[in-house]
Amino acid sequence: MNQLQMAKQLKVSCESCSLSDLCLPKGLSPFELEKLDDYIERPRKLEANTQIYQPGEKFFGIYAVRTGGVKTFLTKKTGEQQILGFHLPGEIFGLDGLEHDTHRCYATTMDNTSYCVIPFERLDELCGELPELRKQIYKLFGHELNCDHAHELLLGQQTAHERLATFLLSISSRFKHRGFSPNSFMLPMSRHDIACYLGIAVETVSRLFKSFHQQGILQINRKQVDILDMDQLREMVANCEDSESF
Amino acid sequence: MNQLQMAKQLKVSCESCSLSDLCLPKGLSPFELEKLDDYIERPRKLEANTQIYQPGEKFFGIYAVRTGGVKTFLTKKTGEQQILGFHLPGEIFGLDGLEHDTHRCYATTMDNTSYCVIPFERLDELCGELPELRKQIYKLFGHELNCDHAHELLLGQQTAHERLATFLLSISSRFKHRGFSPNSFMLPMSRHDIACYLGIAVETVSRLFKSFHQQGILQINRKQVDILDMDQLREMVANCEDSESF
DNA sequence: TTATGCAAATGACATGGGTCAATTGCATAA
DNA sequence: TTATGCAATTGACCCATGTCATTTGCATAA
Repeated sequence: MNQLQMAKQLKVSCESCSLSDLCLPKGLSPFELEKLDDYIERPRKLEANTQIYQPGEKFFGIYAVRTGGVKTFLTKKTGEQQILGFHLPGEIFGLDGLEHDTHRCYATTMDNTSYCVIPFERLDELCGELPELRKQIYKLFGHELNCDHAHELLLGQQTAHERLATFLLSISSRFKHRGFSPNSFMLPMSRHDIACYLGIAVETVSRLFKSFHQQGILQINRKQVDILDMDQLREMVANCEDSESF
Repeated sequence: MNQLQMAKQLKVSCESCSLSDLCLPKGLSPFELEKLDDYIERPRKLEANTQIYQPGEKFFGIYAVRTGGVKTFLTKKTGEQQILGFHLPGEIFGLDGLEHDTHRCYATTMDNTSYCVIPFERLDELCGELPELRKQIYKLFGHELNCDHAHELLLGQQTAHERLATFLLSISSRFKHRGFSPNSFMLPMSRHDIACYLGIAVETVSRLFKSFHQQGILQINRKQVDILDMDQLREMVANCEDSESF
């Protein structure tokens, strides 16, 4: 096998990626997909708890998670984190770098993780030629924004148990969206990270899981969650946000 | 004066707008500006506490505030609001409509307000031809995202007095950015709205203003704020977010 | 000038969830 | 198999804020 063949072999292909209809390429024509494909490097692999980028680092492109999971977060000078989002396979992150061409938050793996990087300059050039790709990008931006808005509602107005219920419903529907069971799954993040995302203490997360279990809403064993009563979970979330944020 | 002349007279011009270097057109060439100008309708005027859009409404374009002020917010089924952002002259809003082509939150004036609407389809067409305009749009999106992230940090990790201090510094620097005094200004929103943005009770806002006054940090008389000790205010905000979010 | 109404301030009290300090339960290594 | 270490759980206590009720202070209209 010569080098050219090998390069072709190694090259990642969005078309062949099992996540393509979840990730950015969703809805692009084969022609557009091929053009985009040319610019995407082969996936990178990192082990758990490894930093991908941090504030001040040059913005290079949009990140797409293939396997594992990533958290993005800000920190106070005193060290406390606020997790902004969890990014599961098929989901993207990195847009915090758009405003100043440097990242504004941290991104860290939560597990052994592989991801693609879509160079933003290349993507932008393509956007000049492909109106459909532009639309796709706008939807992506809009989605990120709406997710953040839902998170603000959660952090500002919901009680601790509403927060945990909202969180579980979100994770559940994202697993479902990927074709997995919405009722039985492994949480990809620690109790600490859940607490930090929800703006409550780790101890409160523990107590709430126990309370949910006692109410017959779910089974929980470490990271394994089995939702027994999805409706009761939904009833706990009494806000008007259409659950379309995923 | 014939109709054509009148139409020209009435047409708003970004070039002549005193806010042009704060708003979307910032950094565009005269040629680009003129193309954009053609699509922007003359400003609309609304009185205080009037709804501009609500969830489910068709997304038409990006809104730019000229005078007055606008708040965007989500609500829980039980009625509680969470204010997502305050939008002052020169600032934009409306991107919550990008994901689904319909808005996802409410937008309401806080005062007598005039604003421009930039039709998104027209803007997108121009983006196909003008790489610089695309860059501008990305920065705009990135900015919105970073503002939301800072808000999430505030709601999730800051104490009540850190929240109010952060809020005052943000408003102050936005007034400064517009060429007004950063030390003496009128708050464009009610105590209720401040509380709702910060995720605390109205009473807490009152007590904090009193406490800040007693510490010699500021003078406050209804909506008139005079910051006496900006440094002390800054010291209260002990988080690592670069204050560049504005 | 006085009446009316709403925003803001103030005081008294209650509590959700934070903090601190052990304890328990895996998972990995020796 | 036992030791080690970290994540998760649990219990006891407490405090920053929320909630409720009342008062104060403007601004507008009669």
